[in-house]
Amino acid sequence: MAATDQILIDKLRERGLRVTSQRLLIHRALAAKPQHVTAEQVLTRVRDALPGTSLPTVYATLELLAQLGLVHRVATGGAVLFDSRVAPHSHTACRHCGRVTDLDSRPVTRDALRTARAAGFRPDDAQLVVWGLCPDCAADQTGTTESPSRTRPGSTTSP
Amino acid sequence: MAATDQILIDKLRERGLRVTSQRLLIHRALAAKPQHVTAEQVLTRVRDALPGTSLPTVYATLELLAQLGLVHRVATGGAVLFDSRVAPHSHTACRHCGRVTDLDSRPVTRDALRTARAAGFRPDDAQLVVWGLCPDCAADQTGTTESPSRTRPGSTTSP
DNA sequence: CTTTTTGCAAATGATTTGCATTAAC
DNA sequence: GTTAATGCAAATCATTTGCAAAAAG
Repeated sequence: MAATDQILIDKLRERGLRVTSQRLLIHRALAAKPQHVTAEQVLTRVRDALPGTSLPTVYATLELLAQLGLVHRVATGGAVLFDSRVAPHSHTACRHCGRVTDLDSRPVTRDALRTARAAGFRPDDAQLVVWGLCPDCAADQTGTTESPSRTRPGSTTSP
Repeated sequence: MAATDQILIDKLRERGLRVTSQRLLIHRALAAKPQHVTAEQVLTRVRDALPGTSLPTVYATLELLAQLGLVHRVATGGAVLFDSRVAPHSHTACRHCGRVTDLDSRPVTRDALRTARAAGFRPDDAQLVVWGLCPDCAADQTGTTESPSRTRPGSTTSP
């Protein structure tokens, strides 16, 4: 894991910030694989390795990682999701099960950034969220009249 | 105001729902002009005309209007913003002052919807949020080292 | 009159804050 | 040794829920 650790360590030292085990573990929990996780989910993962870690620390660290440009926030309406994929990209969000998935449409966000810049805006990120029914829930919905068994965010990723 | 009222009235009657003054006023507060407002801001406006209106009613009604397709939710991380412009479109959000502004980039969301559909997703809305500094705050930032006097959402609109 | 909608109070969920203790440097 | 980071408890903010009273059809 030293590979991704080093990036964080360098950025922390650059700014005179301290390298702590919480910061390393929280960063690892996200950097491991592309995913969309809530602060609560990050806490669960980190606690395996470092019991006693607290939610305020997770929030503070995610905020720090965001400032360092190592994670992005994805606002979908409920809890904020944190994404280790930092290049501007898009997501789908299912109204039924809540699942958030990556969607590749790079030129899309690229155009939006250009348009914003033309309007005098100084953009640093662009997030496109497409709302609707994911393939699974769209299939279920055929004929059935079930009540929306709304699930919390989860985290799947597909390019 | 009968013009926009009628649209709501028809939709309510179609579904056997009741036409109440709260529903009319909340709808008017949004339909008047394109804007991005929080539930709290809607309440403030509605209370001028109908004191005693409550926040739970505002939330319930905004949810209803969203289901009727008369408003859209815009998730920017903090309080959800409600937008009477229902055609898929984009927004800029300022990291400094929090201001949310319309941004026209129709082909952008159109492409995203197509891409999502191709992936088996059944989309009903697409929201693109471009984050960064608005023209005003970008100008202020030149040289000055002020603390981010973070303001709550506001509501400006520019095509 | 019947049923939906409202308002109120209280609950919930996400995130932040204050402060004493602990760990980096 | 200093100072920044952490953990805990409590506060805050946005939103939802339960239930009795008011209003629409």
